[in-house]
Amino acid sequence: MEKNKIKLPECSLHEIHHDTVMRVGESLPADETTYDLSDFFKLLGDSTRLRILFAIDREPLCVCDIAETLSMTKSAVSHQLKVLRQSDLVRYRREGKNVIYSLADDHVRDIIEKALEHINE
Amino acid sequence: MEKNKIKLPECSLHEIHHDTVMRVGESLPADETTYDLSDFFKLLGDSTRLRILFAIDREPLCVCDIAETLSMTKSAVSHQLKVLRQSDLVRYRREGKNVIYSLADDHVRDIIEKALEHINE
DNA sequence: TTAATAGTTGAACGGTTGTTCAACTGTTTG
DNA sequence: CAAACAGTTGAACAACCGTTCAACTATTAA
Repeated sequence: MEKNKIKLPECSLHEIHHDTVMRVGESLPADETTYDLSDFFKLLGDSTRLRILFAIDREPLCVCDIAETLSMTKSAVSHQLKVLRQSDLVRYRREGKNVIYSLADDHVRDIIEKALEHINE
Repeated sequence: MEKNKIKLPECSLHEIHHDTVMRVGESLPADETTYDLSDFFKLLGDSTRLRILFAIDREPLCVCDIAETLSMTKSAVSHQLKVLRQSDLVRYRREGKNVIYSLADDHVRDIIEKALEHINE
């Protein structure tokens, strides 16, 4: 059973480790940077969004064609496109009844390329 | 109200679009590749895991020091380290009572670097 | 062996998130 | 105008996921 005791920060009595903690702590990126970074990776961390990005990377596509290419409903695709729009990962323009989506950025292509190299060892 | 009717795949009657869908569909990466890729990005899509990676990128650290650096419990850190271990993103070795974690891969550093460039416009 | 420290683990809880459903807006055509 | 097609949206639901908690293992020192 757990004893009733005040919980001190662990390792707090180890002077050597404490220096390490200080040194490493100061060299970490700002919290906001880390959050922005993880938010960005979260966008790519969904297979549906990745497949959308792959598809419109080949050529600009309307929502309808993306949906059919991926065997998904327009609604599901549209929800994801909204997320990608709000993060400026895709561009869009209206053409008559259609809304055409395309990749907004070359960086994203590069990052995906690098990641593909990684998972292929 | 919704009408009762058979739902056909949308855009199915548009021959021009159908060609597009065929062409793009064939050029997409294999499903398994996409899943592996999204799984990889999922790993980076969490600020805790990113901060762990940043920390042990500076220098190899024991779990205790990581926990204190990030102001988290050892348990929470250990759970995330397990995920990173299972994905071969970190290495570890035991040193007496401590288990020292370090970055396993240079690719990851590169990808994070690229992503940082991206979010900084 | 016992106590203390370091680390791991499984279950559970709560928040997040992707898809579905139904309804809506916007555009073109008859 | 109305009908048809393209796309968007909010609510709801289920599945997923990160942290906490309590207990456990492992190593070292007394």
